[in-house]
Amino acid sequence: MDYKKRNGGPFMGGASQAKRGKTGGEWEDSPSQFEEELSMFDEAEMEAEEMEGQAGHDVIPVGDLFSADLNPRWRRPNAPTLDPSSDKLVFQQIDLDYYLGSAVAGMPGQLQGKVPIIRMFGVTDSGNSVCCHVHGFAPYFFVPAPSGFKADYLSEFQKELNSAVLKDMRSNKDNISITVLAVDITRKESMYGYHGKRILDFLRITMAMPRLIAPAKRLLEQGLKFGPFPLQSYPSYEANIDFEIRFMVDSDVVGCCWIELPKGKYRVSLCQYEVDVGWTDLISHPAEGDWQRIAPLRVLSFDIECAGRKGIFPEPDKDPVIQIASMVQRQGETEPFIRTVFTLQSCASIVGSQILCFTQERQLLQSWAEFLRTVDPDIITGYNIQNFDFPYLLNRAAALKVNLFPYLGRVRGIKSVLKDLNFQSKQMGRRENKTINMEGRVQFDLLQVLLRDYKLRSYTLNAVSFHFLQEQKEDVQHSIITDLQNGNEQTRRRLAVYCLKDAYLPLRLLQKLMCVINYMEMARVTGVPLTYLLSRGQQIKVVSQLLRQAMKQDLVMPVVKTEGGEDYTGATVIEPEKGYYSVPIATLDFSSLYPSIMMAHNLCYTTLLQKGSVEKLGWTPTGDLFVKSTVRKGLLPEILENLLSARKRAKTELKKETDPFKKQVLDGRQLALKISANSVYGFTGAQVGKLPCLEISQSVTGFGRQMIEQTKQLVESRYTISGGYQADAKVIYGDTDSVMVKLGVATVSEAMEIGKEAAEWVSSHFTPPIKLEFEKVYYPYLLINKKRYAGLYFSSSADTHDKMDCKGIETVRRDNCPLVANLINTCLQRILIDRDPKGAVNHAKEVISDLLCNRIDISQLVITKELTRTAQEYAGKQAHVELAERTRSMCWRTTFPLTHNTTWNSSCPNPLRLEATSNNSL
DNA sequence: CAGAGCACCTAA
DNA sequence: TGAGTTAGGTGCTCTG
Repeated sequence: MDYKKRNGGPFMGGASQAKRGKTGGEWEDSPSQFEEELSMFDEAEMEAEEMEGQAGHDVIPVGDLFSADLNPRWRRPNAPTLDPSSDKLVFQQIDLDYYLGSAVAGMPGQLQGKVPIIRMFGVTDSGNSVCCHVHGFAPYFFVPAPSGFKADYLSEFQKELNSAVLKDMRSNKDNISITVLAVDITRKESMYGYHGKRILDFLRITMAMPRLIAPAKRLLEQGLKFGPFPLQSYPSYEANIDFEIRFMVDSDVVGCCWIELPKGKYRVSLCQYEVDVGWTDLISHPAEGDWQRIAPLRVLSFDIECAGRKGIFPEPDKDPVIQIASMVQRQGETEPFIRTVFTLQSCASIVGSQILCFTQERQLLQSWAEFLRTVDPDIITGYNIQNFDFPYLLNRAAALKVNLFPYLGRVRGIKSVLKDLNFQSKQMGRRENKTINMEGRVQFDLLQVLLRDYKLRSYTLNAVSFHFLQEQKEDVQHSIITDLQNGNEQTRRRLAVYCLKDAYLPLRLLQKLMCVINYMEMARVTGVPLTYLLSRGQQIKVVSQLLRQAMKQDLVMPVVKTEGGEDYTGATVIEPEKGYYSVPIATLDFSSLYPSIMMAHNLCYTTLLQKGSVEKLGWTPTGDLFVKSTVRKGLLPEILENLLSARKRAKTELKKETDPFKKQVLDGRQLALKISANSVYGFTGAQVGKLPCLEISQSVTGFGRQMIEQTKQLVESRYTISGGYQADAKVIYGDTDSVMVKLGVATVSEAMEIGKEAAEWVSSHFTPPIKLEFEKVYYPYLLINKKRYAGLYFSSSADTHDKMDCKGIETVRRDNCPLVANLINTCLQRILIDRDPKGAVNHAKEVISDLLCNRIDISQLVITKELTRTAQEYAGKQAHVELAERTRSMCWRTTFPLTHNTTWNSSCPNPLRLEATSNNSL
């Protein structure tokens, strides 16, 4: 009856949901906090600068919108004239692609037909945009030369392959006459397997354009006959490398690095630095020292509103776009310098932002596109722009035949087209995405970033803003948007404030989470373009590093056909001694376990001895053989050493650095380095991947299993009563790279002391850089099961705990309703902090009785898919009963160990569970 | 009603 | 045509 009582709020958020009044959908209009914030921008700017002729908060009649006088901030700063014969051009490259074009006279490379041209987009220190066309770089791959091959046969080979490729083409739209540009002999060695540094002759086959690589590779695999050689199949090497990556690796360019074009080596062709350069002339600066800086990139965030029909999700062929809000900020600054709303119909002014009103939707769309091209952002952000705003705008513009709309990139004449893309991985499952090409601009959809990098309970902009910024959206229900639009200029103003905030929040989040900095650092560390980090998986990052390392030793990467096979054995989880521990439990961890194993044992493609090899130079637990680093040091260990030592450097620099901005960059870097090191192992084990090598991955886990076992033995053998210690140490649990040890001491500080000593002593039994570290003490500690435990975490001080640490329990899982998570969290606090298990039980009983007596709002229960589905199947009261029952059983189950915490073990039956599940009469 | 199989999510 | 790994707890459904 009275279950409407709302005693909740957002999970973990407590009652602070609606601090800002404005609860209902009332239309009363006191200025919101956000409006005050907006007006502050205005005041600050009025003080800082003369009125530039921009009427900050006026409603501007559409007319001379794009004149420099009216909107001086929209355009980029004027670009100083450049004299290629005496000036160099330096810019930070932020995006990179290629296109097929005609050769430019004076530039290296093929002269006739279409040639591939790399295009780098970037920004100079003074904020001028650069489009740099790099000429003369052609795609290539390798095949081993057949035995007895001599230079005399090169032209014969080239001719045969060329005609085979031509014959293979179904149509020849581009009228290609030469497909194979060149064939050369080079001395190379396959990186797969150690074969006594057997450097062989390889044919380096250069093709006219990237898309000819795949057919050439296929034809060579199928078999080619040339000269005196019999028909035979040629395995290919590096024929599956993206052209952009190929270029970057070969010219030592990494994502987001600074590029210098020396004087006399480039030519200017168009406005704001559109230049041509030969590929060997550009200088790429490693991201060190001064070259770590970031150019003043323009970041545009936007949001659109549509007038949908009642209860129907807006459809672009029917429902109009009524508002578009945009905010533009320079990377590194704290406030947006452009704040604009384009509205359909009139709209009352908003202090601190510019309102542009249109009577025709077509004109609104057209003008916004023009606005975007004028502002010329390097990065475009927003919330779900990739799958909603951009597709909607493009489809709407198509429906209204606004033909000049879909040109949103930085290259004149290239139409932005919507495409469906299916992205699938074990990690993320199947994900349907849309893509829009926008040459030279990086689309940084904040929703996509959050889905990739953060595990959250809810990904709505409101929930995310609350979680990270303790701030929320302006309060406007979706259902009233159309009514607001059909009202008057005041109601449309309210909508505009809402829309502006939705454009502003992504910008704030981007800043708070340091997305741009962190992603740039990742691009620099791994060497891939920024856009790859959002559109591609983990593998390409390792490939990029592997190729760079391999090139130094003339090693080439084979193309392997990918087929899934048997899984291999992973890590050991030590059988837990379940229970409640009211004594300190020391935790020892191997730091970077898998990377350090690969380094210590020189595990790599290049050091693997193929089965049947006679030499036995060092065994792995799985019976695979790898040569010692004294024979040949592996590429993967080299990559890992570079990553981890760079991380150490970044961390020491971080400690010294005082400038907060540089600190952020360094922190982003050390994080990127850590993640990169950890993904190398996964790459070798990815059976459907670019270069899987299960010998490496299973040896890594094999060593890991041996090590955790040995660690347990060592600790338990040394810390004994007979060895002079207070008690016999016991490893009560361990997972993959850690052991939890009950040392039998009474205080945290004793546990810390012995823990540190034990870690050091155990480390001495392993090959460097393998290292066991003392990490923390849990006191008290509740061990529920494998991968499920909780405890008070001591590491910085022996007197006070840093936090309550929960692993695998309902409190950290997203497939439980908040009620359960909150309940368990409170119970754990009672047990661990108050040391009052009875209090925990009482609390649980209270909550459950509230639940059974319908005293709890049903909406709190509906969170998991299963529960949602059930709620849909049952109606009204019945749904409540069903949900209550399910939640109740979860509560009983998870609270049970808490009630019997000191004596309970897994062999005991669970009387409460029996009671809970058998008692179905509510 | 046990248990296999599956979905989901987490630990490392 | 692109996708990091295995171990493992828990709840639900289906089946003999």
